[in-house]
Amino acid sequence: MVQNSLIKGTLNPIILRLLSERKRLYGYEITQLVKEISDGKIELTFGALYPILHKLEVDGVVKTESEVINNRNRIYYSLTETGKNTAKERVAELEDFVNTLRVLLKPNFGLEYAIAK
Amino acid sequence: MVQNSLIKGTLNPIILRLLSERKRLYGYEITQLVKEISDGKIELTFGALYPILHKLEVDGVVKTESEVINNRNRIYYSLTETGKNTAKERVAELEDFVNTLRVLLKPNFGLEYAIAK
DNA sequence: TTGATATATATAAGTTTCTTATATATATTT
DNA sequence: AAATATATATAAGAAACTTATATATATCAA
Repeated sequence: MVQNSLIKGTLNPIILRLLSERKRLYGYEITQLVKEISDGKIELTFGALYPILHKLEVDGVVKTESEVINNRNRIYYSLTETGKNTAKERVAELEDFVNTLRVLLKPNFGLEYAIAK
Repeated sequence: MVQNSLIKGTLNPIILRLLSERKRLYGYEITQLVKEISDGKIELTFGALYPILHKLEVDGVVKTESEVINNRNRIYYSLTETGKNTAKERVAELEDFVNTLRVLLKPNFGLEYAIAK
């Protein structure tokens, strides 16, 4: 499992990334998808997930459809039109962040020129 | 600037990464180094930095040397022997996390085989 | 038929981790 | 004289999670 503290701040853009690649997803499905894609390394808890989804809905980023499947209620989330742009922005920020981290992790930070050790 | 919320949880391992590459660093120097390496994208504030450094010292991960330079006090931080192992572990976790994020950002999450869209 | 596991959503209390504001002090540049 | 750079530090507050708890149905194993 990924050190929990590292996840902070990345769950929101991760969820938007998932919704960008799929037409619609329901909450439980999102937790399973994150687990599967991350090879079990990222465990997205419900306590984190649902508040994020609810806020995204309030902010008009996602919209919901409720369906009863196997006698259980299932709430599908999908990006709104404006939400698609929001998702693009947040995902781009995450990509930028990942690239910055990669530089920080390079031997000597990729600064091959003269910087005193 | 990187979306602030993304930084959460990564500052600690980033500082340990810097200290792994340098013999010793002082606080102000760390903020400048992070700014330089990240091309201005990560702004490490003092309010975040010093509490982290103090905790690392209390935990025996870093040790300090105080020197007066240009009439100003300067506190150098360096990894202790056990701190070097701690740093290796935290940096490895961060590398692992970055790799996981990269998979999540891949088109279709790198899952080219059959997963219903 | 009982218990465990999987499916499914939800909220509240608590913790961690950072931001913002504030304080102090010297050196250098304009 | 004022602004900027250097240098460390703490406190209040906000953001973003974790952990605990609640509710309910379906399936599988003993």
